[in-house]
Amino acid sequence: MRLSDSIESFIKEMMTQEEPEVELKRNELAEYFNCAPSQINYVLATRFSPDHGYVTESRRGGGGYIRIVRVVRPGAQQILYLLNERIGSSITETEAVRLIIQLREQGLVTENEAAIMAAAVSAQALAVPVTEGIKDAIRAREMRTMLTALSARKRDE
Amino acid sequence: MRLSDSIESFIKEMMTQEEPEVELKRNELAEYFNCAPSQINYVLATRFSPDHGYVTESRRGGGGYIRIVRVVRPGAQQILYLLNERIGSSITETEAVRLIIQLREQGLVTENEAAIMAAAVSAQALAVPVTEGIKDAIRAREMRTMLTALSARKRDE
DNA sequence: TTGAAATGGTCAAAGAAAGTCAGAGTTTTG
DNA sequence: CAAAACTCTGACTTTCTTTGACCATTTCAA
Repeated sequence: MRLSDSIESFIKEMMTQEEPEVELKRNELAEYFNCAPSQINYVLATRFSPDHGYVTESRRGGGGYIRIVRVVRPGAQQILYLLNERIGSSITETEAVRLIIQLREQGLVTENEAAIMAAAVSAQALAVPVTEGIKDAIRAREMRTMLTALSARKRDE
Repeated sequence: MRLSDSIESFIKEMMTQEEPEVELKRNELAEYFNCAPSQINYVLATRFSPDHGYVTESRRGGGGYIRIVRVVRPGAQQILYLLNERIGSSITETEAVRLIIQLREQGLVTENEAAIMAAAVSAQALAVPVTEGIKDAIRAREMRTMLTALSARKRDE
């Protein structure tokens, strides 16, 4: 298993349902996992970014720390956030998938719904002779259209 | 016997009834069969594509892997049938919507799933500067990919 | 007050896989 | 048999991970 994955799991296990927040020491954690301290930053950047639904805060110097907080927004608000902040007029498959995973983790869509959306923006689905630029534009429009359709349905539930 | 056929058999034998999923390392497999790593991609493309009822997923970099999942769900047969019979290499929005409604009526997808699929193939989602012919080709691929992905998972919720 | 110690942050480069694609062989087919 | 279709390979590309050298901030003791 990847080091990054281990560190990710470790941190997530520290966060329970009632305590969506964890504080740790970068050097201690690096020591524990026998890796370079900057590895911790890598994990934070790739697995605990706002895109993943987390915010981090830290302090240097004596008694320094890193605090990670899981952000939970109400469903409609989260979808709006994604719509406005994360999806522009163009989005790559990787970015789109990340958003879909986040929607799933926050319980806003089911496994099946997430699978369908991921399929819709996949390279497989868009394997037609157009430029990458156009494909990314289509991805953005699809995400937008799908999320809008979804939030419309959620309203009258 | 052809190399590709051997690799195909090998992978299929790794998938048992209960475990319709296999994870492998491209380089290791290539090493085992004494061939170029890209040969594995060829086998995946020609024998484990969504059209064949499989979906694949992979990751690059350290600890990378390739995962292959076989479509097993009951009802999958029916979906695959529709996939090959009703969806060619091109489909109009009207036809796609008709198909989605039918899927819904047969209880093969939920309301939400149907809404997402319809959104994905809508004119709005595809409002980019490409010809209608290309759009219909994209619609066909999307329907195909979405339905394959869907039939690859268990019924939940 | 001020410099040393204690932390955490950044970034570039190396390493580890997997992906792509054109072209050379092979096999199948009309 | 010639053309089309299918296999395979190798060079090159892209993505993801890990490390290390150097930087920035905060605390604390002299």
